[in-house]
Amino acid sequence: MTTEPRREQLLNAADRVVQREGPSASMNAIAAEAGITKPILYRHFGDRSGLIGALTARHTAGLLAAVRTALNEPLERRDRVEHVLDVYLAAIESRPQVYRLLTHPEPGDPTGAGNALAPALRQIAEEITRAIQQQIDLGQDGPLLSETWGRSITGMVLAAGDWWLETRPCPRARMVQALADLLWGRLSAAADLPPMLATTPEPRPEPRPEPHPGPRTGTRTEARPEA
Amino acid sequence: MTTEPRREQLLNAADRVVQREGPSASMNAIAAEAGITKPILYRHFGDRSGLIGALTARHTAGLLAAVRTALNEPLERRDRVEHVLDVYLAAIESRPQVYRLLTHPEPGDPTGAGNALAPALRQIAEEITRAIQQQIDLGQDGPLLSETWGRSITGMVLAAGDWWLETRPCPRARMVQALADLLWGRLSAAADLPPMLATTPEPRPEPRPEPHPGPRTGTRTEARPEA
DNA sequence: ACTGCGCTGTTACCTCCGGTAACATGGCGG
DNA sequence: CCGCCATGTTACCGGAGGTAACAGCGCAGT
Repeated sequence: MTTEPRREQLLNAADRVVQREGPSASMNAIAAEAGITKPILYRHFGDRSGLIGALTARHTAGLLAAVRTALNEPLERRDRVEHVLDVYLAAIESRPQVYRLLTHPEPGDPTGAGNALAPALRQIAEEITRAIQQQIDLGQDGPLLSETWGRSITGMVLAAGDWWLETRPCPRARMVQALADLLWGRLSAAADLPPMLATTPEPRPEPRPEPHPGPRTGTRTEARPEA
Repeated sequence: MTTEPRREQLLNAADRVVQREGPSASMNAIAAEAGITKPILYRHFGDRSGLIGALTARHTAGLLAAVRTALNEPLERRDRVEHVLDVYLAAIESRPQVYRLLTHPEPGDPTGAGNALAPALRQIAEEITRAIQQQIDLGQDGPLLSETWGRSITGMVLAAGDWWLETRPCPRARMVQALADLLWGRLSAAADLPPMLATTPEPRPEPRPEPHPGPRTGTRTEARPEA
């Protein structure tokens, strides 16, 4: 943990070239950016995954801390969730290349197991799991539900965030609302649409579906899973 | 289009070796499995992504059809959602290697844009989007919400499914329940837990930990690399 | 002083990958 | 017999990650 200055310089160079060329930058390119040659990189970081790991660890700390504090903000639950979503989206918006590195790592492992979530995302999932577990009463299924939901929410926000970055369909605040609405059960609360007739040109009067319904959740409390 | 038999044989060989070695199987390995050498593969499929594409297209069809019919099953909405979830989880459970190929493709593009969802998952997301759009009344925000939710739900089920396959924490039916509960707003409906004290058998009231009672913060931008 | 040591750096090489060029077959209709 | 086309081969290229083996530098220590 001693602040090795050379290492930091090399990581800075790697950071620059990753910012510029994306996460698939070659070791040669990184070495060239640092003004040196490959073997030095390998002396310091062992192999490529070591370098990438050290590189991601830096940024992961910031993102993780931001998410964690957002998860513990003393707000109404809905506002807290929105705040977490906003923090994450703001982060990936501010430096897309960096967060693409964090969220979409190289495959890496050979005949091993293919995981879905990158280490940084795994940590975020665990953070969400912990927050759910110590903030929300889910009965005896708490452990399973919180773990499942931690991963699920992470994957959901990951996919949504990537899509949002790719094709900016709306401002960030609206995206936050859309995601929070999904988590708030709006999918189950909304009315049915008459069968058949996909794109009905008939503009039926709608009493304002409440993008941000403050107090009560119109979700139904059914299906307590009791295996 | 025309049922070219050689092509099918080669794809069968590729399928075998992918089943056995995972999605990162080399072209040499596939050629060897087929009893031939590399250039023939390249004659038939152009490049590696062509082969992988043809290989995935086969399986994508089945998975996509299964999901689509599940989405249009004439059931109560909750049961329909559970059915879709169950169909997906059953699919990835039955042949994990194949569906890892579908869901976690190789990086592929260099300096281009890094997408989150593989083609097969993109199609599933679109299917979900379409189903939401023509089954549920979401008012004027319908298009944006359905598109967002399609991607979100896909990413959520992807992450949850991968985690479930990795560490089988529960039977499939329970997993379906956990995911459906999340989509049904149980996260918002559940009761609060007294602050502090995560996994303590005897919950004694205590003052808040308060790591950072931070005021509202927007985006953070710090830690820029320097030479 | 000379030695040993640790860190910096180099050149040159290895293996494996995706991908290609060039050449060698075999069947088959004119 | 001829072309023709699909099949197949060997041999190679460029670039990736990764590894020797060797060369300089600063700086203790007796």
